[in-house]
Amino acid sequence: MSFKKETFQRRETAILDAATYLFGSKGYDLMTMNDVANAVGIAKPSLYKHFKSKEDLAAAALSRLIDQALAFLQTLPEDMDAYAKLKSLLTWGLQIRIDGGMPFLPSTNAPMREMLMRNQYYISRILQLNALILGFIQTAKQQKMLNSELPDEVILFNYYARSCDPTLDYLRLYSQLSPKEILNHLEKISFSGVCYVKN
Amino acid sequence: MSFKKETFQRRETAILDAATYLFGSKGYDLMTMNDVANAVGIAKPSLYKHFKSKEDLAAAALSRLIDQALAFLQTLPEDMDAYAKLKSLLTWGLQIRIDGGMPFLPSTNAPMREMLMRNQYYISRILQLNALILGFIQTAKQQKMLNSELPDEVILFNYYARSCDPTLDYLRLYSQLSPKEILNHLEKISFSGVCYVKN
DNA sequence: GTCTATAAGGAGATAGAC
DNA sequence: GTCTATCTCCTTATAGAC
Repeated sequence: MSFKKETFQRRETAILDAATYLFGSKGYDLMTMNDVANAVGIAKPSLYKHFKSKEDLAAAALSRLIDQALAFLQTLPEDMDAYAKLKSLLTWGLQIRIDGGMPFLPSTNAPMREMLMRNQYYISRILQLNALILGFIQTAKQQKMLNSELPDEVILFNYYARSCDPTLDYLRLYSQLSPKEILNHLEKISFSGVCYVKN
Repeated sequence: MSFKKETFQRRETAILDAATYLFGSKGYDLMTMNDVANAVGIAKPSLYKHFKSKEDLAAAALSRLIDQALAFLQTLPEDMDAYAKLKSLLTWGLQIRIDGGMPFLPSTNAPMREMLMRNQYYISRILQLNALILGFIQTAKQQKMLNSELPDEVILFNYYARSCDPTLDYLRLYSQLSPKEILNHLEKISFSGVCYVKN
């Protein structure tokens, strides 16, 4: 009984892992349910015992990622300042992508976005994350670590966009830089830009 | 004779316009040849008299965009400094997207990228643009307008990524900011980041 | 060159045996 | 719950009349 349940859970995790990887590499449209089934090593109809549709599966994979981000924030020390927390979370997200994972918001195109906005669980998670990040942004502004002339929303959406920046993919493909170097450069320009800085 | 030829050309332009718009809004995978044909008001088989495949059509639309970027650079005054040229081109690209156009490199996913890399004309155009931008970057570094500690490639790919930054879409959808304000904020953070700047 | 009609293949989703 | 086999729909691409 309990063993069967656990097997079911482990399979669901495997499905989400596969979907996350395929989602990250091929994108939602090109990721087929056959791909997922083959990657896990099960038949396609079995997928539908876990997720009632492809949309559901994608939303579940993204929701899990956000849950992991929220869990990561929990592990940061209480006394860490807001700006450092923002930097840490970005590093965490970029590291996941370097390791072949999925970007935070692959929803560049409208249909994908609409699909996600129909999923209540996903919305509740993303709103929770938004609230936390907005809090950090406001605190960091007060501490003169972020530019107060920029609206909160601009910094928020820019922050999400940095975590799924295609610059990372291009550098990995077409430059000789090591993953570590890429990570360092991206962190740096995400906050400070590319302009010359006086010493 | 010449009239017929002109009609053909005008139709081809209309096809590229429609493809560009659909490509920008729905993305390559979800844009169907039916969509394009309906948008232009012609039958689907007629499309194939102009472009032998969907891949060809997409590559042609992107190539045209790059040609327009190259043409834009030609219009800039000779004595404009490199940094200002970089800023101008970015503004140009962002303005196109604000007007509902297509991002520069929608090729976040691997299959799309591979498709483009098989198209010789596209490659020749993008290489030409790359060379120009890299030249500007090197000059701007020498003039202490860009951070010399960053490799050229990092600045180059980051530059392309900024022109297709999803932050623009999110701000347009979920903020109250006007297009003009969005444009200004994006230009600013693209070069200078979000950090606090001393006066 | 443009259309109507259709081919060929692959997608998401499901019926029913085990 | 899992599989094999299948349904239905929609895609890209083309054949052939005009």
